[in-house]
Amino acid sequence: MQGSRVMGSISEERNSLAEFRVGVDAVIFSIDTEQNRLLVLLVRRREEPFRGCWALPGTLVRRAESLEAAAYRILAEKIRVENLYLEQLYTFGGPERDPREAAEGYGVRYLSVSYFALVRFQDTQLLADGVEGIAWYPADQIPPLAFDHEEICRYARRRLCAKLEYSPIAFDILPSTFTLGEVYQLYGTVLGENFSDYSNFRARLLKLGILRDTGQKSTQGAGRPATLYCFDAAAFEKIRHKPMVFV
Amino acid sequence: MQGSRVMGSISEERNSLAEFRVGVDAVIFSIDTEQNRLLVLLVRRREEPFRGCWALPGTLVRRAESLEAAAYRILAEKIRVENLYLEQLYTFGGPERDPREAAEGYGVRYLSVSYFALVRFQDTQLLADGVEGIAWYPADQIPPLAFDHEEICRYARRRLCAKLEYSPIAFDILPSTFTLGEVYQLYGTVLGENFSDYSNFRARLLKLGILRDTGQKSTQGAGRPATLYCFDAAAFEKIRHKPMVFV
DNA sequence: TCAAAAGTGTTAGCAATACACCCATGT
DNA sequence: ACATGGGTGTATTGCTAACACTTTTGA
Repeated sequence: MQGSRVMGSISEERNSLAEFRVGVDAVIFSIDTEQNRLLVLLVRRREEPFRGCWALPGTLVRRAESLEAAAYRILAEKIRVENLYLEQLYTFGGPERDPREAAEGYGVRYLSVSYFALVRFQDTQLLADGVEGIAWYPADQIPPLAFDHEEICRYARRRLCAKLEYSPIAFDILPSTFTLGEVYQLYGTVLGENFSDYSNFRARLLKLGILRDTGQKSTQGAGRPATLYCFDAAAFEKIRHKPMVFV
Repeated sequence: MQGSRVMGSISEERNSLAEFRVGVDAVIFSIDTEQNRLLVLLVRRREEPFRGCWALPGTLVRRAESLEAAAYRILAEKIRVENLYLEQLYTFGGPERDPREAAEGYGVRYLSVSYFALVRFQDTQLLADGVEGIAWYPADQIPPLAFDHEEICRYARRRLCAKLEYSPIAFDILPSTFTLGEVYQLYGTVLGENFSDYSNFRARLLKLGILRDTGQKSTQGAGRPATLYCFDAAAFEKIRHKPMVFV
């Protein structure tokens, strides 16, 4: 393949190639540590196909725009947030994943490069996108979605849980200083109540040596004031190649 | 965005969208347990840009062909192999990753959905693709590559090591029955000599309970005959959700 | 009988779990 | 003083790393 033919057959080959529209879809998780809920942002589609159906927020990629930039743009159009974590998830691109393909005689393929994002519900402000539907749904009560978006959601959920266990993404969305209780709540919300004893979680986390005691205390309501920690990026760099467990 | 405009501005918007050519590139690793080498399959480009330069084997996606099918096609065109493992790696799609974009006025974007594959060198036959260049390169002696293929290679290598540690992909490429020594060699070749003591590796692996003793023995040259095991898919299904370590 | 390869056992140290318990603060 | 949340300590259990050892074969 690939250029081993004479000129005539190249255009022949080109006709058999798929033409692509490339979209980026984002699974935006928000963690509500107060109500212990993991939420996903959904929008209601305003055009065919699947008009009126819930779907993941998405967009087509513009000229000179990177895939990641498109993903950030989706976020910026829907929500206002300080800290977030974003990473590419998977590229879904089978034929027949979009009914428009059949309508257009299979000449055009719709490819979705999906991203997953993580924010904190408390730090996030939903930008009312006109009067249309946009809402946070609990991650375990997702309604039927357009296209293969339910599959994408499930995939994102699995990745989120896995990432949280061996990678410090929690500190990307926490404020610059935080208490260990806040970290614990965040993990509990995503992984489920009984993922670990608080005392053991605490010990593991501190032993990693990537949190620095700021000396400050945080007091809210009754109870002993909690120590405020901050993420020590330099210390993390030194051990980033080693396996580590936050569970 | 997304259809909230009147008709006139839709075509205006369409002009600002990128048009995409979607290719699939494959990082095909082969494990040579006899010489303890991890190899990557490279091909020499026969067309501009980067003519004559080494690159990952790749292809453009055809009509009605899934991304994965395209990846399998790349493999089938280059090698003949019994057992293999294949998974999607990452989608590289920034503008300016392909010089053709600039030449064509940034109207067209070249997007690469990359896959990584794993095969065993001993089971693999290279299909001589005409007289042109195609070769196995040791994974730590990769020559300069076209496009961003070096980055893709590095990324694939990291993923391979990670996958090997917590996922049973080794058994996808081993023959249906194998000795524990063969498994150990395979891990040693990828992860480096001193990844683990043989005795401990053995104990961990057997304790997982996903290998079944076939009762048969394998004898080759001097030395005590080795027990032949097979992968117990049913047993694995029961524990696939739990974390497991093969290191 | 010796080398080669397979397979078993033993130990010290470390990490995970499941608790019980002490500390500081608001009401 | 007591409820509330933060923080510490500890005993048990299991796992890991390192290494010594036995078994079965071919030459």
